[in-house]
Amino acid sequence: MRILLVEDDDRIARDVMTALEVAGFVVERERDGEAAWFRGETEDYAATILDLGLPTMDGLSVLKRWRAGGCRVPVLILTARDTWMERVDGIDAGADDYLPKPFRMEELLARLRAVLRRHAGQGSSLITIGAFRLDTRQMRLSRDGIPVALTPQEFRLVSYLMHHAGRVVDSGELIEQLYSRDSDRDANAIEVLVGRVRKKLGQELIQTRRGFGYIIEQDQP
Amino acid sequence: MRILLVEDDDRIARDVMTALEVAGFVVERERDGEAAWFRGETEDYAATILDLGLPTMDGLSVLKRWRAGGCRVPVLILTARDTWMERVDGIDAGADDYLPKPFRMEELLARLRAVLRRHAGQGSSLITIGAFRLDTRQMRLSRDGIPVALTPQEFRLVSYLMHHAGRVVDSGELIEQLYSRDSDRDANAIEVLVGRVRKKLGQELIQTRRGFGYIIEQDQP
DNA sequence: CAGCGGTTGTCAGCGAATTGTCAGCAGGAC
DNA sequence: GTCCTGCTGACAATTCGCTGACAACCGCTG
Repeated sequence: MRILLVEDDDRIARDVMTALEVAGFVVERERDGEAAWFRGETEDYAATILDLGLPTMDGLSVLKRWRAGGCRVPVLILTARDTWMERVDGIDAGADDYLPKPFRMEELLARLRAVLRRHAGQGSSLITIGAFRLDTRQMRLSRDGIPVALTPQEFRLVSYLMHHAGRVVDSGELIEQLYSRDSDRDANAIEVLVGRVRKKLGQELIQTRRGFGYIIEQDQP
Repeated sequence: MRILLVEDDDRIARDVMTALEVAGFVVERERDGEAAWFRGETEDYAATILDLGLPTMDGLSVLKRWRAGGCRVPVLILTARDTWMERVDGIDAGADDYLPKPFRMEELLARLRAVLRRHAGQGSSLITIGAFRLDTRQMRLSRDGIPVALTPQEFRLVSYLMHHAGRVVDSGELIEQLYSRDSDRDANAIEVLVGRVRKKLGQELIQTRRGFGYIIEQDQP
């Protein structure tokens, strides 16, 4: 789960990042509004934690701009100014939750999880491609109705490729999705992962586009 | 089962909380409408018991706002003013049931259970999975018709997993549901609990999805 | 109040599963 | 042929979940 944290205060940012990482999230951080907007627009995060008071562009403007541009990422707003008006503004602008500073780290985590859960509850949990069916509710992949045992990382790989079936995904993108941005995983880690998955699911499902990346084709033989 | 109680009268609140806790629910309480709205919006409760006369925001407004925001949590309304109009207003605003004060605690419990049942889509207070049958009214789990002795916490765990059968539930969610928000339980507490339940019910019922969480599958072998 | 049985969270340690790294290899591309 | 990309088996470090022991706590009983 990759989370975007937008917070200009270094100290708060550090604390939050630590807590999130301990909780198993992959966190990336931006300091100012403009950069945050760009990141959110161009990258794919499971959720965003957004401070309102930011340099270069106000948090609410960032949020409104994302929504205007069709970006549906769940947003958890942080703010020092805890007023009723702001709360309403935030929700109106399309925030999913709102947390006044100061806050306890556990509360942030709880709310973040709640936001993620609610958001996950909306998407369809079944994707079928060929003989394979991915059920993200059950966290299970089955082939001809028979469950296949995948490790968490393998499951994430297949899940991502199936969610983007019909499109070539390069290893850089996979590394971004499966690992934190600043972790220096080798592209070989992906190759190994793909190899392991193929050993379990057969050579056909994940195809290599030499020089470009991997693809799961929409319509299987 | 986590319940949100919104009630400004300390005495009533205390009585209700005691009764609910004895009945095996985890209860969290808010005193005023604004806080209640926010809690309901951001957290995940099995049901809400909502008093109408509240400080800062009227109960009906809280409810309407929840519904407007897409929050579907079952709501049981409490009110001192038992008028036909109010009843209609409550149901119109999206309440699931309506209980005039003063009420007997057993009636509150019965209605709460009814609301939970209806929301779960079950016609009765029984959930059957494989050889196991959960009776939330009797707070009893039986296997092949023979009651199994579970401790309160074990029962809550099984109950939650059975109510969400077919979905992987991670330990964070379980901790949220089994303990009140302000306790900081380790994930290991859940592992231990699962271990104890398995010792009583066998290894098959609760399955581990390594790296993701636990699941009770809808259709047992 | 002391003692008791039952409940429940914490802790430490174990064993297995997971996963990244590395080195060597295979086979296209040119 | 040579180079480059991707595949694979082996290996080791790490993580993860499970378990037994323990202690705190609670309600009950004498």
